[in-house]
Amino acid sequence: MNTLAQDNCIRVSDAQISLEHTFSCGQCFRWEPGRDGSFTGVALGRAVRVWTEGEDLYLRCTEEEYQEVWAGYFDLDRDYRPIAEGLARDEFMRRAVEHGWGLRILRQEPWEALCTFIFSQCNHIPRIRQIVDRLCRLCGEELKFEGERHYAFPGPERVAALSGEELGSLRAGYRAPYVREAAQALALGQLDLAELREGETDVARQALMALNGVGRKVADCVLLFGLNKLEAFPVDTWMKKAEGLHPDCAGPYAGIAQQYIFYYMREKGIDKGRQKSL
DNA sequence: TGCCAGGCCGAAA
DNA sequence: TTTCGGCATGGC
Repeated sequence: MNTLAQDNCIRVSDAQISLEHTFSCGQCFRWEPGRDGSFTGVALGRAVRVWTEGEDLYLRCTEEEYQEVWAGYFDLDRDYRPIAEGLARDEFMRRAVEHGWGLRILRQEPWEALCTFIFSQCNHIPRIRQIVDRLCRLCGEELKFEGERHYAFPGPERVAALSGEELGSLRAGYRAPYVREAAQALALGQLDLAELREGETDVARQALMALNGVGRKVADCVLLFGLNKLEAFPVDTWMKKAEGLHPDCAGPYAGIAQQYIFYYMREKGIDKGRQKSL
């Protein structure tokens, strides 16, 4: 894999990524597909457009932005081939990995991961996207990108300062107070997500679960998608019984395995009670 | 029109 | 320790 700056964009050769699978597998909520096959999204306070041609990934950004933001966000320094090959050693995982080929775990901003996965509880992905979009439009910083208007994900201080009426306008239901409490904990320095990222996974999990409205599932989603803990395994309620069936539900890449499983089973519309027969 | 969703919480058994 | 109802909302 190497990079080349050309024509106002960055080309990453042999990037081993499927943008479709990466963005639609349920790990993130802020990427929009364009008619030309590209995707436009906002992360880490920046907007960008990305697309693939063959094995190459293209990003509409400067080389400086690529190095500072996007190489890390897309986890492009990590070689996914041996990981995927290792996971695919049993038949079920082989099918899941084949289905989700090119899926990469994004290194999202920790607070955004926490906030969006609190919204995710008992919710549909399209509706999660709408709630997150309303939040960003309500209080996120406006970003100009190629003549388009985008909005950054608002920091915890801004969310903590929202009025009850503003929170209600998100139409997030009973999850809104959970998000506000989490935002307040961060804004007041009672919880430091950057610190958790550097520490032990179990310690971070316990700290996250101490928040009201954050259980094991949401905590592990934050660990996996926001704190780069690839061994975290966000077990779905219906997936609990399958936990013992797949050896990849443990180990250093359990989170990646889990995301392949989640994406595979959701896309295939596989019934929740039938996972044992897969 | 109902069903149900990347759940969590607190009470009851 | 496990089970269960309630919680808001709206896409399908």
